Amino acid sequence: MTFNPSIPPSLGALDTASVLWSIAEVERDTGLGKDTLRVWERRYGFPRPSRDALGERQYSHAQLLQLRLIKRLLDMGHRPGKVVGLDLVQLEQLCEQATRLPRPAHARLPHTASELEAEWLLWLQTNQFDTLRHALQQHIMRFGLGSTVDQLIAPLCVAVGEAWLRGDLSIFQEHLFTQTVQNLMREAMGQVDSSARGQSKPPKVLLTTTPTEHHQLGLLMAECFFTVEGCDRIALGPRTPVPDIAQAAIQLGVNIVALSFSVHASKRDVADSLSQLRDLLPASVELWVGGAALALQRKGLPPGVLTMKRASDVSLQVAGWRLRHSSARPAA
Amino acid sequence: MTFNPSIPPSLGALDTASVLWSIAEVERDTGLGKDTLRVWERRYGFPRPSRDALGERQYSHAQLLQLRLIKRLLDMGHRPGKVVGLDLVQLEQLCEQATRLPRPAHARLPHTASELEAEWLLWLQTNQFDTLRHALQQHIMRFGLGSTVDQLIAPLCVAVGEAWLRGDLSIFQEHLFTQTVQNLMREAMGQVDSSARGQSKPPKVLLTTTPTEHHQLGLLMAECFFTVEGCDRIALGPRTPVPDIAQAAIQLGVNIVALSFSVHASKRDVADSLSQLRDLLPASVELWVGGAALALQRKGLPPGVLTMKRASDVSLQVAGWRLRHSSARPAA
DNA sequence: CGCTTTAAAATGTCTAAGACAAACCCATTC
DNA sequence: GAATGGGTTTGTCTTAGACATTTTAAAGCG
Repeated sequence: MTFNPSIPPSLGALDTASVLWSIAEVERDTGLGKDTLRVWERRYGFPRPSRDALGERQYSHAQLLQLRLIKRLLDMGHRPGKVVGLDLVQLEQLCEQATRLPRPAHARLPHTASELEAEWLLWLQTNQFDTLRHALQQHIMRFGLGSTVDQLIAPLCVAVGEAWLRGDLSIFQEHLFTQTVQNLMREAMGQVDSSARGQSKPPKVLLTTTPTEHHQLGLLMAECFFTVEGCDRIALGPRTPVPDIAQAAIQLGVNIVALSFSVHASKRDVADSLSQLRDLLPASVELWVGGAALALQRKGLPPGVLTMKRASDVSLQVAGWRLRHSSARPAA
Repeated sequence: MTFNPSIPPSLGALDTASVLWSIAEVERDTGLGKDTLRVWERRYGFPRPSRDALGERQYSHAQLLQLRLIKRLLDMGHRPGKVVGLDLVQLEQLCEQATRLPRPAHARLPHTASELEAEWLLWLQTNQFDTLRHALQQHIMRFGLGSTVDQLIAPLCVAVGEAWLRGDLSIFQEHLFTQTVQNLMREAMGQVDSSARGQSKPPKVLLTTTPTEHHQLGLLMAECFFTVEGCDRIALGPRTPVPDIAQAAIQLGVNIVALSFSVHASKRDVADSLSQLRDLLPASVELWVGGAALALQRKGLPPGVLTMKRASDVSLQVAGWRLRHSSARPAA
């Protein structure tokens, strides 16, 4: 009788580790298309899943985790050929390396809070979401909604993404963080009095994302700034088909259509959606876009689209819009 | 010189009607998989899109609209073989017929409001969402949140779906309706005081959906009832992978996991997710599911899963849970 | 040295028909 | 009426190849 010392005695670990995943499930979990997974197997030899009795692919849990890692690296700008063939150890090195790199300025916590980042993350790791919520509320009370979104929430989102990449946060903790922050922002926006603020008529803004874009956190952050600037805002929620965005803009008579693209958006998709939408929209309606996907997008954007490098740009642009539209039509 | 009288002179109609759609775009818009679209073409002869220079499918706008209609009919229980081959006229007849059929009791507006349904829909058609919002708020003030969700919001959702099917509402109006209702429910829940209510300790509930299920309206309706019943609730938002749901439930120490499945969920998916989740969860954690998908699901549900036929069942079940858990452990 | 042009490699998505399990319908039986 | 069985329907997975598009690398030139 022999025993295998590589198998730990903890039975609890069997729970998820022994599960096998179909190609459809892997697609859902990672966001990598079925075709892509098959072609990677053919070209790079990874992932090479086992087959069931019918010859259908069965991905192991380890392969799934590795694919998640790869997807994340791809979103950070790496090329498939350089990372798909790599070992798990090498991948983790790459991740660590990426995490160590100094973040761009807009993703850094202000010095008043940056040393506290570890503490904030610890709250998430120990599931103290009420504490997080309360701390964020306090920050809003002290420094205002706009400042909180720009200097605290946005950098925190990046930090959470990195923590997840390192394995310091589980998926449900990321979900719960997102929900907490979303609810907080919605609540805060509800408390901003929208009645007559400022001198000139505020722009009417339509906010949404394209059908491929599920993430609405960036959209909500943008909405916060529009709210602070006293705009009339109409939030369609995520995933509106492009022609319907145009139809809504026309029927509702908005001045600005604001879209958000997260890192997961493919460049082609961004370009296609924007040019199609620009065609369908009247010239008088401005098209503003923002989000992490735009940082990677060097060129290829159609003309007549205003891009925001960071969420707080919204404030500046709204001020610009007001200027243009009060001088263009002085005292109607 | 001849002219074609079948082409209306309005140039504006060209905007969206002349656009051609790739198979990927049709998949996104309709929710019908690429494989399914191709196999329908092979088997039923519809849709038979034109091809571009490369031989790739180009779906016309008319075909897209027809596919949307078919998807809707499928969600209502029709079988593909019976509807995919049909003419557009026949499809519209089927829709009309379905709309005319008396709704099941739980989807009917109470007599106090049913004659007003046309008026409510008119608000949506004329984009008077503030009016809708205000009316709903009034109803909550008068009759309470639970009653409003059960007797007003839920039936309204059905009515909106039907109106969309008839072409009386556009997609963006459905989006905007959804957003309005969601915000309203979130706001109302925020105003319910969660502090010490009732005698026995309330259950701790985890709410989410599986990764295929995008719709969170049903989930929010359920959350409303849990809120009214004074439960501790943790909303993960939509689309949590099944193993992560289990992990969350264990780490957060919840008593109940509540899932919601909309009509769009495939029966296989529902059954798979539930049995997998039931396996991963400790026996002490109850698994409650609800949503339109369950109405169609006659059998095939794994044991140890509690299904709710309608949202208001939550109240009853919570009462039952409290009974079970106060008598089982009398005065801890 | 820097900038544009050009060739080569990399990459995702589409195509085709066939196969098969699971779900479903309907008729038969208890 | 409820359960069983057989035939049909239906979605998804399989294969390998083709090609547009993008990215990288090299070459040319001011």
